[in-house]
Amino acid sequence: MTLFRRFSDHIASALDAIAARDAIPAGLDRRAISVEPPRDPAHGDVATNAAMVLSKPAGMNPRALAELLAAELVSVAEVEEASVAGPGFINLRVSADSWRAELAAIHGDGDDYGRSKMGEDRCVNVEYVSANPTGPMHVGHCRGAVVGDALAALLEFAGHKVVREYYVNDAGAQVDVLARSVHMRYREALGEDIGAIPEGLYPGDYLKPVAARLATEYGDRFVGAPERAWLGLFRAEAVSAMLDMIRADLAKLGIHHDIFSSEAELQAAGKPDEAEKWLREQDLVYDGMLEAPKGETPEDWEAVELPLFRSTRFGDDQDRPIKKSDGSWTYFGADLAYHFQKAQDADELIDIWGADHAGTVKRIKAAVAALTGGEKPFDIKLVQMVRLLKNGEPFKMSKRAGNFVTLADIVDEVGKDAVRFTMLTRKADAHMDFDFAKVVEASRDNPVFYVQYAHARIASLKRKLADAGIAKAVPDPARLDDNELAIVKLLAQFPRIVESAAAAREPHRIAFYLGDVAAAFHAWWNMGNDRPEARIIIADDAELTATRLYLADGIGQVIRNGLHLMGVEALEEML
RNA sequence: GCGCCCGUAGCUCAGCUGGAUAGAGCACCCGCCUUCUAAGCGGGUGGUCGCAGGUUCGAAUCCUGCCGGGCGCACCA
Repeated sequence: MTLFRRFSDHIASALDAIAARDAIPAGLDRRAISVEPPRDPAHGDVATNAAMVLSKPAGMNPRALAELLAAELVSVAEVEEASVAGPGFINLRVSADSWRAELAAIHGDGDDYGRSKMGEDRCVNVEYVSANPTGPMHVGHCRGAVVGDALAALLEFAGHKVVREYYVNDAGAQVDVLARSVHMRYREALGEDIGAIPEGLYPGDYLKPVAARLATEYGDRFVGAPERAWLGLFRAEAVSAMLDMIRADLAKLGIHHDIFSSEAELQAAGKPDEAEKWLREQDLVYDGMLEAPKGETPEDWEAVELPLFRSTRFGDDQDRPIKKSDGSWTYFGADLAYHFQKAQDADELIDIWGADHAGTVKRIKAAVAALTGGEKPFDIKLVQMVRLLKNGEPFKMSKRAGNFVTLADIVDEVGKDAVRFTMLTRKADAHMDFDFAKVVEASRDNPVFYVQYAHARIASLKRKLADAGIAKAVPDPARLDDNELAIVKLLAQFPRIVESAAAAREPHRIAFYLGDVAAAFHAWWNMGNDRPEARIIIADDAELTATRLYLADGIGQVIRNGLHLMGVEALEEML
């Protein structure tokens, strides 16, 4: 068990002991209790607000309760000192042996250091990317893809079962447009001069290979044929080809989904009908007049009667149609059934959406709440826009004629690791600038480089030691000095960081933490510049060298574990 | 007009779901290379946490109202 988790237990036991002699009521809600390092290290190693949080329900003055708790805690073997400070904080000083034991735990747990049982094997479905299968992925999809993938890994590490899911919108009008676009390319492939691609169709060259394949396979039999003769076939072939392309793009980023769910199959299986029937029974769907949109009313607006979902009951501005006037499902109508289906198999749902879809959050949350009786936790994480820059100058993107920046372009340009790490250096709901020049810069202010450089230096140490032929010695953690123990204290935060990042669904916290770890390592390393005796490798003291290497290895392990969660490779040397 | 997100040092951003004296990097100033990688490190300058109220032991964090920026407001996806 890691140190901070153990201290949570110490505090719980102390509270039990106090409750057992009726000094405080039993059964108080302890969830608000925090166990964390104080901001100022001079205050100690571990601080808790337990007394302040419990003072009101316990009917006690916070400082008096803190004194009681401190008196209990001081008898814990690994607590050297317990003091009450400020309005009722309890500051604990932890024995050096405990920190040394934590370093041993890092080595012992290895790649599992920081892994948590917090999720209790609850199954979380994370839906991310879900880009429309009408073309290659572009930069706009990139951030959501990385955030979703890192969040999935983080939740898994925190003890959840995770399903990574991609919803394929292969049923709307846009995939018919795709099929028609492919049909033009198909005629082109058969030698016809098709001229410019008409407005409203997809112009990209990426449709040529599918079209060529169809031309080879079916010859000219669909050239003059009515649309109904080929639309279904072309649509299926095109979607399948687009998905292959998207999967290849995602693979470049190291992303692999467990499930690709088809909207068309969902509809064919009658899922939206089932949902509608049930919702009508609950009087949550009714036939009603759709109000005009709130902004500028379109000129061709006319009120029509449609089946509406009562999302206003759940805080939405207006009720939302689930079917169009031609009887087909709206995106929302199918999406509602889709979420219902996901909710059958998972304990919790998370969607990662682009911020441009923020306007539809309320209705789908309303739908899930209605369909699951509010029982199923459902979180939508909105990922803000990314602005592309090159050397600080906005990078103009034109949507015309395939002239947009694709995800593959970016990965080819700066590499998977730089893309992934950089996308996680900002919290998801903040806007982000992505500067092509900066994310590959080898300098202190590029966190990707900075963290990998720390890991590479540690690897280089080990190589150096092997080359120098310094005798292997057994490390003696008692020889770690205060400064080195301070690094261990930072490493010991990792399990806490994992849990809090997972609970908040904020994978960026891992990136910032790794930046702190790397900084601590670089500072330690550089001490050898000023004081030769502070170097990690001390040629005539094999034991001290082994001890410091033991610490360095522990640092490397935590960096590796963190990078792994981010899907970023830990480099052995910089190139 | 309405909804959502953001507003923290000159710039780019953290701030661990309400905790102690608000932190990093860059920029600027001063130091450290016959070295385990100086692609780095140490020190210094720099704040009305957009504004005004409210909630309580305690607010950058929660609530309300303004101000400023972004996104969205179809039977599209």
